[in-house]
Amino acid sequence: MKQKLTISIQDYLKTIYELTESGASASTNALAQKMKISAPSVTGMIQKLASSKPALVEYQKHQGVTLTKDGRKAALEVIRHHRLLEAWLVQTLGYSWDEVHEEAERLEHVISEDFERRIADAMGHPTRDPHGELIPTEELVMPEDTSTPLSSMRPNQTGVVQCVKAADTELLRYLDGLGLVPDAEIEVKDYSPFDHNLTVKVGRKTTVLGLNITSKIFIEES
Amino acid sequence: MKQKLTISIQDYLKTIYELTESGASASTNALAQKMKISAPSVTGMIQKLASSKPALVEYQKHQGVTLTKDGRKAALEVIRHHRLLEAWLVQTLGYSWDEVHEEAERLEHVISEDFERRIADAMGHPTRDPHGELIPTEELVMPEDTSTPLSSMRPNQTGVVQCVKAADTELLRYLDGLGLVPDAEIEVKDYSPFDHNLTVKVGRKTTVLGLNITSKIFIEES
DNA sequence: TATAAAATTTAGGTATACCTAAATTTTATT
DNA sequence: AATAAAATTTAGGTATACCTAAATTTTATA
Repeated sequence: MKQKLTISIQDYLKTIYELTESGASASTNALAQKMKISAPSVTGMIQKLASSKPALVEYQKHQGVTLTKDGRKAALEVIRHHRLLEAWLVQTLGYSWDEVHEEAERLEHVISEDFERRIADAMGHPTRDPHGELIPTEELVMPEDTSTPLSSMRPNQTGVVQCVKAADTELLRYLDGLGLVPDAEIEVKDYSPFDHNLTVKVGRKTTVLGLNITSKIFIEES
Repeated sequence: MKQKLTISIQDYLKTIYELTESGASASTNALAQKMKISAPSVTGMIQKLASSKPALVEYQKHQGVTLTKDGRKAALEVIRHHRLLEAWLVQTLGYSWDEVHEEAERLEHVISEDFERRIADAMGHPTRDPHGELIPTEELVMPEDTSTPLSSMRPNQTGVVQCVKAADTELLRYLDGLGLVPDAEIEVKDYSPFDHNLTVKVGRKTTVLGLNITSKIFIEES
């Protein structure tokens, strides 16, 4: 049957998009964990999404899911809403980057296309949200990302923070305190191969960062 | 059991509030009609709302419902959200008064108290929405309404439009064209007792309005 | 390569919020 | 006051989206 894009379905598609960005298919368990839902619930939903017409996901038993073209468009629509909303909450209502996620998470499912257009116009069609994440275009195309994770950089390499992929309030506040925000210039000073710690100079300050953090920060190398 | 205020429940409470403003209790049928839901569905829900702890409505079989103190607070919260959102969509995103209703109808259920506070602050705590409807205070008190329906006015009486109680896009556009918007000065010129038509002067223009319209326009008499 | 562990699916069940058809109660009319 | 009409409720059913327990399949390891 033709699928109505319920809030729940929108959340699945968005999460599948995020889990499959790397190229691999999204496993039932990974989805269950990320969405805080039981694995059987996920199986049920992906079966439904796979057999809807048009199908929103590609699914083979025990092999995980990927998005179909239709599913990807729907996912990008939700992601565009989310990121535009985050930008707009920061720009017009004084939210800080660690406060916007939850609010956008609820609003993304209920705003109209008209609303989307109006806030995009009002902001001059931004390309990135407050965390530096790329905003899918109006035509639902995700711009190409040329950044590399900080975790893969080594001493003497330099660059500019492009994006911080995190939703956790505490972490974002911590990074904000360090000046590790989009547009910050950084230089890798040292690398510890056993624990993967990086010593990074941000502005005048120098900090040691673990993999848990460096894997979430993306850099435009220079 | 303690009630989670689902979107559906919020809609019931809001509608019951509106239907009981006049003092009378809200009938099952009136609720069903206004909410575009079957009467049995309404019966089921009001039974649930009446037996929740704390009860949100007062209900006696076949006698209709009224809100309890708790129910009224919850209703006013939703109404405050709705009206603040309408004001804010008009003020910051250039919506016109006939476009805001639907959007606010969906957003009202998902914004946080923080969001509510931020938009109220940003607008300087408005007391009325774009239709002139009173906005419940932060403490969830509905300000007193001193206006009278245009339908009850008679020739030679004058006043200022305070509020237009309508959601219908077509009607609102029509009234906008006539200049029948909040703050417009009006004077009743003629009254036709059989069809209840009123001849009303708005600014320079004079129009004949039927009861269907005059009962929805509220005037501060002068 | 057998087998244990992990991942996934199936089976069966819950709560929410709707529905239609039928029964009941209230109200209005003769 | 009887009865017809209208309003309301009860009974029984649907779809969505979740759940736990058990069965199955895949994968990893000895």
